[in-house]
Amino acid sequence: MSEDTARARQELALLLRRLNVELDAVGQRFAQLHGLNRTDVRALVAIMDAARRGEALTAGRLGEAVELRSASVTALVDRLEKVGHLRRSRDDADRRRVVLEMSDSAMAAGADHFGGLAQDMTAAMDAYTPAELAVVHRWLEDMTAVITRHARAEPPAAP
Amino acid sequence: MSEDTARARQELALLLRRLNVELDAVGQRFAQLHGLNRTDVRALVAIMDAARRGEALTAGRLGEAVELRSASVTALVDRLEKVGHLRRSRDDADRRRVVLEMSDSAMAAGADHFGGLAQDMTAAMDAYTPAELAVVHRWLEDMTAVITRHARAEPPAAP
DNA sequence: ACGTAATCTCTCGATGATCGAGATTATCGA
DNA sequence: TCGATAATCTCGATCATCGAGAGATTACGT
Repeated sequence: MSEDTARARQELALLLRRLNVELDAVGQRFAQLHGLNRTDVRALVAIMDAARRGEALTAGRLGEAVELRSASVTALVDRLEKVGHLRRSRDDADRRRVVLEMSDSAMAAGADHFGGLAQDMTAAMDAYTPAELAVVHRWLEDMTAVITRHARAEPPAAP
Repeated sequence: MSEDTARARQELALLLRRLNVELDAVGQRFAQLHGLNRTDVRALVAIMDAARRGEALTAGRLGEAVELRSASVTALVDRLEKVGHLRRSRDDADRRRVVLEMSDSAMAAGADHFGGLAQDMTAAMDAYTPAELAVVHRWLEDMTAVITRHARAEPPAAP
């Protein structure tokens, strides 16, 4: 691989990390605007993602998603419920479980903030052909796979 | 814009967020392995980035980078210095300042963890032509610009 | 030069997020 | 029914973060 090729690839990795930092900053800004902390936002995002997939998150699964112990999840849900972003309700099928549902107001606030971002991103993609976007799609999936492998376990890289 | 086009673009945005989550998980894993918390890792990354650009970070600038008040920065630097990841030293040019330097051991640990990731990502890019990578590069820069705008201030989107 | 304002970091006390251990409530299988 | 299992919550302790202000150093105006 030529020097230039290597440099170009490394630059892509750096760009991705920079993008990651800025995306975090967007979440941070949402938190400030609504008087939440970082964890609260991560939790709301996790619940919204689950809702998008059609599942309602339980307290336990939320704890897994944001890597918090059950005691902390209780406190977290207390906070979010107190400010009206969340509702607790017992699962009828398994009454040990507590399912979490976002309030309409929180959903609207999230849609406003992150939806606006998604809209701007979508608009910025006007400058790309479908073929180009397909390349980006493939690249993102490949990179996500690599990153996920590193996130789950120390890579079995050294044989 | 056709339905399919809109969906494809939205899917890219979702992919990007998923990637973001996984990238955070990599940092989380690094933190666990080294007995650090999320903020500590963000701080080390900020210092490493600054070092890459050839600047030495001061305590104040680090606070800006990770969005912490001065009192918290002092505590943060105390923690990292205590475990040997960091050195404080007064700036000779402006003796009010405290410049921060990563220890060799911390630098090595970071290079091992994140460098391994970068290497795997670079390797995964074998499957792309230079032209394709150029498209990805342009897309990442465009998206970063949009995201940065949202991170800095509520977008002046609605005219 | 000199005094004053500005800048940078640190100390202190208070608040709140998180955790570990254990209690509580609900479900399931023998 | 009863014990085992699972999900959630309570309690007390710990630690990260903050606001206010102090101490030290530099920059500026006269």
